Amino acid sequence: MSKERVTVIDIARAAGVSKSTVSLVLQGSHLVNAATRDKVNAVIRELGYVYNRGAANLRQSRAKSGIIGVVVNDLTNSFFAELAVGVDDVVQSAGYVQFLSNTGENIDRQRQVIASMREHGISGLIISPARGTEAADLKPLTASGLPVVLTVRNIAGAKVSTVMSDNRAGSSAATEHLLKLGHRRIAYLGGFDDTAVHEERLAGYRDALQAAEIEPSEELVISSAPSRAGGVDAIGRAMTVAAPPTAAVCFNDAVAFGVCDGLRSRGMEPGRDFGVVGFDDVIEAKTAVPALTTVSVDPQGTGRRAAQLLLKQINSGSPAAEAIITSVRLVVRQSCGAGSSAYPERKAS
Amino acid sequence: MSKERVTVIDIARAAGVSKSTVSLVLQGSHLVNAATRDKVNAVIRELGYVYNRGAANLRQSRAKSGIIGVVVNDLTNSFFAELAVGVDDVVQSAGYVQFLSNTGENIDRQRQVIASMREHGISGLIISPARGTEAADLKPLTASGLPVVLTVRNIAGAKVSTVMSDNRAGSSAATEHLLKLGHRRIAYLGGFDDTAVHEERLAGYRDALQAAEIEPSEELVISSAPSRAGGVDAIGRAMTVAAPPTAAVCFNDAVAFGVCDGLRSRGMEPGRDFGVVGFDDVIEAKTAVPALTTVSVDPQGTGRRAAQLLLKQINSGSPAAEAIITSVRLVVRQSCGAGSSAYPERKAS
DNA sequence: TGACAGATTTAGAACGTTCCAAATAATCTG
DNA sequence: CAGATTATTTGGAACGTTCTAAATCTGTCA
Repeated sequence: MSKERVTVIDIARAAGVSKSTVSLVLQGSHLVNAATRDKVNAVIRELGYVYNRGAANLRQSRAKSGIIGVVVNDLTNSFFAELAVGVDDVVQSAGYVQFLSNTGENIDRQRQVIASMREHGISGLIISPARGTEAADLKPLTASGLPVVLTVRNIAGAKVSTVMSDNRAGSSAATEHLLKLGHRRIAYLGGFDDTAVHEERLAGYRDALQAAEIEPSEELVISSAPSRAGGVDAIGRAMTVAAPPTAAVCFNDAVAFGVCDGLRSRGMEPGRDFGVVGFDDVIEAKTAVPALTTVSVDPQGTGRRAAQLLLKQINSGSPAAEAIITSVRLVVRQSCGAGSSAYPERKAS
Repeated sequence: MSKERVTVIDIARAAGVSKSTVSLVLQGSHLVNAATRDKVNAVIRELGYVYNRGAANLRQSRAKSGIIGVVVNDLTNSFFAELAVGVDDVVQSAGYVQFLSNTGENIDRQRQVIASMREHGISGLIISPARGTEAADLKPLTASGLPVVLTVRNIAGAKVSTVMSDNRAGSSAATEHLLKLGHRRIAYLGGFDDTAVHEERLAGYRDALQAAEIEPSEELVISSAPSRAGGVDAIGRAMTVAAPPTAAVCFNDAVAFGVCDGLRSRGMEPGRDFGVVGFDDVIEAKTAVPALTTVSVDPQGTGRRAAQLLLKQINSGSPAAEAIITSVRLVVRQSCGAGSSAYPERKAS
């Protein structure tokens, strides 16, 4: 069933020209006569020729494989799926193809995946690193001249371009909003201690409290896994302190959903009895009940930004690392208690 | 910054051996003396050599690029993200790397993406085709001997291996369940008319009605986009007929969520005033309020199955197309009204 | 010690493309 | 129509690997 591979030489022979001419046609060169071009193209179609990019790359000094590698740490999180879609969008229209891999937070797998991508000669890499990735892991990549864009999670000391959202400002805005609603004991829940994102969001939270001249209480800052389960856990611990909080800024939406679950299981209704704010604005945030007040970061937009930056870097061969911070905005819905009028009345038609 | 590429010859020179020996080392051949192997490996690490798979593939007749192409029609739908994770899982542990692309239901983009993948010499392809894909589109692929596995959506007349879920049985079970709860006017909502999946699920719905000796009413079968918005639209139309339904079997979970939205906006609570059943069991189904009764198809499992089948095909060079139908099961939660006792009482602690 | 077997190593020809330099064909120019 | 351009076409040498066949080395045995 599997035929012999048909090569540029086969089609040259069939079309009665030289392989050089065929190559020229393949590259859409204007040097070749229209008539021969058409004939060659006809033969190409007829024989079902498929271009061997590997062979071509071999010859071209500035290897343009046309592949962009994308590495994400958790594809099951819709945030990253959306990010990938954003990247794919830009990358495809620029004529590249995307090579997406999921590390599932496994750093060994990440190493493996990146090695594999390099072997295949990717022209650039966009990465949302797995937990525990260090600057040293990226060093060999950039050293070899591979354009790299770091996104979502920053890595201390990495000398690469980054596209990050403004975590500090977002978290600060979320906290301010809760303050404005009258809350005074506001918790910060969820997130792993050792990640840069967590640090930044926590800093934003503290900024807002400080600005309101409220002494931040350490017992109201509770870290946990950045997942729904982590949220349940965090709110559980938060409610046991001497003076429990009346609202919480959460590390991300998953945690916020978990916090809502936890509140309900103790007989409290989020948005009515307790203010909850998330971060990310995943798709479900809008449609959950109560709809989640959250900081919107537009994952697709972030992906597109990252892709654009990478392409720019590829095309210019620019060695200068650029840092883009994408702005975020607070989307007020029901879980914080602000838009409450829209929610409880829904029962009767 | 970008250094000269270091090749097998460079490392041969540095290690004082021939390129052939280096090649042997690279392939982990036992023919090479342990001492030289170690020396070569040391030099490899030292010079930061990266293997050029393109060049290698050029030489190897049975081109083992080690890339598996995965094409999905909508990555923003978490079903497909999960599917990709399942594929990646199997594929990575088999030493392959995944090349994931999203077509966004755009058939031109799909053509483009597949062409690109072929140029890069993928060893196999797993595809959930975009709407409108025809058997003729897959013909050239299989004709060239490329192993292909079709999943999620079938294509009439395509002579390739498939991994599909048992749509008919699932839909039938969902319908039966609603009948058992006492519903007699059950609608079938959502899905595009011209897709095989829609046909199958609709057939299952009719099977169940027939078995219960209920004459299916055509006005209760309403197709729409297979999205949340489509669901809102479909339920809107369904409620305007002379004798409106009291429950609905939905094309997929997204539609089901839309139906819930639509019901609420007309003052009806899904699970209490109207039975809703979805299909797919996406992650949000479990945690939505009310939790969605749905047909579970295990997207990751499907992905793993598809990947296994593809690998089997690659390794055996087997020309025989195989059709796997994965079984599904109804997961009863609250939206159908069956498990209702758990839901409304939640208010008080 | 010379020949033989096994263990290692190696030169050089592929693989399918691009690119350079040079050849050939076609068209002008006066 | 010769010479000069310009438009097309073309050999053949790369590119970085693998593979085959053959070369070299190392002991061993008679």
